[in-house]
Amino acid sequence: MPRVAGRTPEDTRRVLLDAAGSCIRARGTSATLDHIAKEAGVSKGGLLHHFATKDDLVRALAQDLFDRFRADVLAAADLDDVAPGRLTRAYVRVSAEFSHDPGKFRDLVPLLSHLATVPEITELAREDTLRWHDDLAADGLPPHVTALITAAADGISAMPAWHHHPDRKPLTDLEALLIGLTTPGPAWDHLAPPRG
Amino acid sequence: MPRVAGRTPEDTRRVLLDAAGSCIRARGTSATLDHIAKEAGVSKGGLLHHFATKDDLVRALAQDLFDRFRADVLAAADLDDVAPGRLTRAYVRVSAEFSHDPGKFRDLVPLLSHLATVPEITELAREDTLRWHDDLAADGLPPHVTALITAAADGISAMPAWHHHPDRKPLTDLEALLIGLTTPGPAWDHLAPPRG
DNA sequence: TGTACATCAGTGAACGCGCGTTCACTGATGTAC
DNA sequence: TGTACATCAGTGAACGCGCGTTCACTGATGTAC
Repeated sequence: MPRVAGRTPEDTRRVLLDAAGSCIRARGTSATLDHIAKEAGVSKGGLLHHFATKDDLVRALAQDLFDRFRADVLAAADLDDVAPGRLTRAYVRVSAEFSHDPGKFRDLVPLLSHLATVPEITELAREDTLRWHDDLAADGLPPHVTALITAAADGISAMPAWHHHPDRKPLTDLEALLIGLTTPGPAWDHLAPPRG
Repeated sequence: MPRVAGRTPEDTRRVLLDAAGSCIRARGTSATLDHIAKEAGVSKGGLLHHFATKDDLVRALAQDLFDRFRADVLAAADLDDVAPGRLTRAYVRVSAEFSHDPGKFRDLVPLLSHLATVPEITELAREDTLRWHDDLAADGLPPHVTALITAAADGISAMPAWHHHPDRKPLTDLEALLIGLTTPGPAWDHLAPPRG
């Protein structure tokens, strides 16, 4: 049955990417094209029509995750918020969301970078991180403050223990602390390195 | 040739684990038992004599990584240092080492947790993180300070961009800032959440 | 508005090889006497 | 100290199946006339 009614090729592609994400999240490395195709409700041949190779699929998924994270952060940036640290605050909020929503997709990246036989994805991740580095550096906060906040945000979204943890208070407290750190105050001076 | 001269079975096991680590680091998911055995200079059958199954090997490697990280931190804890925050300082230092030494082994954990078909490794990681949580909470620092520092340390060791980055100054600055944060001072008060 | 046609999204069977696992066997090491 | 034996670290060939990839084919969709 070619081209299922009411679904454009682009829709199918989207469905396939989503299926790939949830499949890899659930089964890890052992996720196969069969699994992904089945979850998407498409034949394996159909999958391979959109992504010529498994590496292709994984690479596209990685790019999609980066794009969606960036879009999430931009969407989380409050429009009324024009003070310095606007982007940093959004970055913190979205990072914290990830630990609320276990395995949303940030934790997929290291996996993906190895799932692909080609080293291309690691390169993709590197470029994305460097871009964040530049964007956040231009957010108007002192460098040492930006470094501290973003490192902590990355730690939050990377730490697996936050997931499934019954008590979310420490996490939301930390989030509030980081958000608070983005507004000028005496803390900034006290955080400066000894001779800096 | 059974039992190569001058090498005990334990030695062989150690060699196999090291080979598995470097192999998985280099080839990611596509690391096979053949590769690992060859790198260790042992036949595939020999490998499987020590680790009955690939999952067995991966699980043992994960446990080994956790153990060595913990040992590294304990070794980094200065003996003369008896002030509160002693363990936290060591944790920060070892975490920073990881980003100096690209792919030492911390970045292997998320990969491993998926390499194994069994979910057992994720559980292993969870337990290890919870144990760190307890240990660090008992280190004598205010909870919000501990949370901030350890999140940032985790972020440092997780962030792939630190690797291969030519300029290490921001990293060592952040490390110094975190170390400085472990000693009591006005920063602690300024970091406290608004109504906390 | 109908008809003819090219396109291309999607199917499903078949292939083939890579990789984990099994197994019969070897011979050095450690121990009992 | 030497001898006999059990143990077990390690070998290497063979198996078999899971999985990525290929390929010949189908039939809706969009377009030209």
